[in-house]
Amino acid sequence: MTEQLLARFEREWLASLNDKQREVVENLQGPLLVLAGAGTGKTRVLTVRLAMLVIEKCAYPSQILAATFTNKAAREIVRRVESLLGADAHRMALGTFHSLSVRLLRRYGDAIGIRRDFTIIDTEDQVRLLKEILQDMSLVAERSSARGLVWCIQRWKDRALIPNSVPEEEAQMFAEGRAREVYRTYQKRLLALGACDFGDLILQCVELLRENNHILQECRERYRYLLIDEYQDTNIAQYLWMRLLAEGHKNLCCVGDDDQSIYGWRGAEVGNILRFEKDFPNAHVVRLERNYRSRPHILSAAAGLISSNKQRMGKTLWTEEDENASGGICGNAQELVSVRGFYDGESEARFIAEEIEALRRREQATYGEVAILVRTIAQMRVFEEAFLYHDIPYRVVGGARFYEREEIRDVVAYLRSCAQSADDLAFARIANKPARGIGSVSLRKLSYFARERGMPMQEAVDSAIEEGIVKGRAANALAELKNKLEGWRNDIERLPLRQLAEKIIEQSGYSYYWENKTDEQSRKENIRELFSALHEVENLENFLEHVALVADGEDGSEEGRVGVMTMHAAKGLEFDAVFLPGWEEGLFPMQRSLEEKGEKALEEERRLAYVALTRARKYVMVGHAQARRIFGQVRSNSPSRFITEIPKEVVEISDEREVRLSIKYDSSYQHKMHSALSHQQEELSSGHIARQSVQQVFAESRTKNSIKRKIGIFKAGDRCKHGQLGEGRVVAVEKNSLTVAFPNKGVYYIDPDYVVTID
DNA sequence: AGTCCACCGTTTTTT
DNA sequence: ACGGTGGACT
Repeated sequence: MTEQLLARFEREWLASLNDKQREVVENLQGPLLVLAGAGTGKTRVLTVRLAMLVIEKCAYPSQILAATFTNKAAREIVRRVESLLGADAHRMALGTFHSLSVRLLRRYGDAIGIRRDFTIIDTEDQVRLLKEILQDMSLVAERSSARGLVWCIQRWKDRALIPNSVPEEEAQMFAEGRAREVYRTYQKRLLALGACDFGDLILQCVELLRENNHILQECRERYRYLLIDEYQDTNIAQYLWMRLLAEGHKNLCCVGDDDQSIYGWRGAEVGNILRFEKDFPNAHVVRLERNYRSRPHILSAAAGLISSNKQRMGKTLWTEEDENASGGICGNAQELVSVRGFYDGESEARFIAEEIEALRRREQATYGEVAILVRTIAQMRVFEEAFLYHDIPYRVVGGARFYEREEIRDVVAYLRSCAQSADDLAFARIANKPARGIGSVSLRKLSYFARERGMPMQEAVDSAIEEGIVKGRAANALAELKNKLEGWRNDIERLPLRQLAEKIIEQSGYSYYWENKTDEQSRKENIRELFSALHEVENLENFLEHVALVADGEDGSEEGRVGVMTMHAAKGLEFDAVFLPGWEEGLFPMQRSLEEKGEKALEEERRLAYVALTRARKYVMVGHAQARRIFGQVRSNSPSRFITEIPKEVVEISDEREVRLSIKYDSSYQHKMHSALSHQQEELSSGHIARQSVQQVFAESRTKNSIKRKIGIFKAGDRCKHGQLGEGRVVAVEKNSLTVAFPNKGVYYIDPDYVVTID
């Protein structure tokens, strides 16, 4: 650490922090809880703190541990620490809870019977495994009950409950009262398979640290300063994980915002924030309340809304007048949140598309600074269609994942079968893919036999054949496959990863499998993409870990496009202009969550609304549609109660419909709106339909149908346009989909709804 | 072993 | 409305 750097540190980084922020950076010893409201510069403070620990020589970088929830957040922090400290950033233990846990388990896991080369299974594998178990126990083994149990076991693991500690009444509620038994069997099978699910990564770490004092001591010695990001999202298991490591030195800094807790449904415990001060009694608490992101009207809207929540620690965001107002979009002149009503989801999407263009024209807004935040993924489709029609470039954040595609999972399963012979799940997946005469019956026989012997299927092949469990063609095919797998396994050390993978795909006949199917260009393309990713990884183990833990493939290449994403996916992001469609009772707040958990869920939905509003710097529009197609049926909804919870002083109401334009925004807005809507509903049903709405409905069904019908007029060689991918050429036409080649972007398998012909 | 049809569910989603 | 899926059927 040079004098120069130190001086620069003082001058630039510290000077740029406000008093509260500096308090975070200067209280390096002991427990510290930072309540950081939206847009209060959390990440910056947090990275400066990490740098400070090194500069003040509290610890070597390698003695600092920082846990985040997403890879994206981890990457961002590494990037920013790197800009402060350089290469030292990479010596810190900085990653997601899960990746840090994998590290610990690989190193110490054998103390609790977890093999060093354990594989990480995803939900699909979990479901398969549970179906098998349910079947063995003669319970209803359909997909939905298996999925229900996956969910249930995950929630138990979130609460750090091992089979024996699941409360009896909960165990009674599932699997005909035998849920505990199912869970226990499931864990046994995972152990035998040498596998962990996501919940295990945390839970097993907790068990490991609880039961092995020397390991615990070693870890505490090793990680002297801990930092936890998005603390409000931690579940109980993660809390215990963190507390185990922090007890002793107590150098623990947690950063979170109770108002942004939106993951309760997957086990997050806001209560962990209150628990912190109880478990670490002398904890220093800092509140960051000065907002550097949003204009005052947006802050007021968000603050007013969230004040309806009863369960809060209470923070008030504030901003200096005009502080967050410089440059770019000025929104409407009055600086108000615009609330608009529409006939239906389609006209809402159309309006937003036009409004985006207007913002561009009027305010020189760029596409990349605009986002559409929706409650459910289903709402995104209508925007894709509207943007396609209006030629607006967009990107869907968090859509179908690369590693979840069939062909990718297959190739990965081949690699898993090689890397770890005990991985029956992977073996079962590839055993008859391509078809080599190993039918489901033979495979099941082998599976039972292997389990009786307590050995992995691969290893059981020989004796199963000797004992005549499997015979004939299936036996030969199994023996051959097993030999091939052994051969490839010997190559793991010898060949570069990519060559190994190519060899496997070639010799197994898998590449021929897709070759053989016509019009599966994109499959092969995806496999090629996977192979190129293999270049960047050191070894097979790391690669498999990457596949399991890092779901997203995309990075920065998608800039300059309107973002379309769920409100959940938007957390941590910010945009100049944010459109929030679909604020209707039933959809947002969502009916189902209210039914399940009542008031608690309503408050979580409200926090989601708060998160959504606070993503915006300068402009927010909230939309609600009178009618919306949900599950194929047109449903009529009233405006969301959240709309009425936004202080009326910062709202500008307008309605795109010819309905009661005289409605003024006041406390009875919702009531009036509702009666206006039901009045129109009557008109609709009695045949006196407003002219405009009829035209709209027909116009829309026409465009929809014409797009639908287009599958018939596409033919190979046609030029076409896609909303995200731009112009391309049709390679092949199938029943319901097109294969389209986009120059420099690859070959994609595409739903014709998202493509229009050009010329 | 592959194809067809009826049925089901369809919030949010990271790891 | 729609796609995925599981079971029955060919």
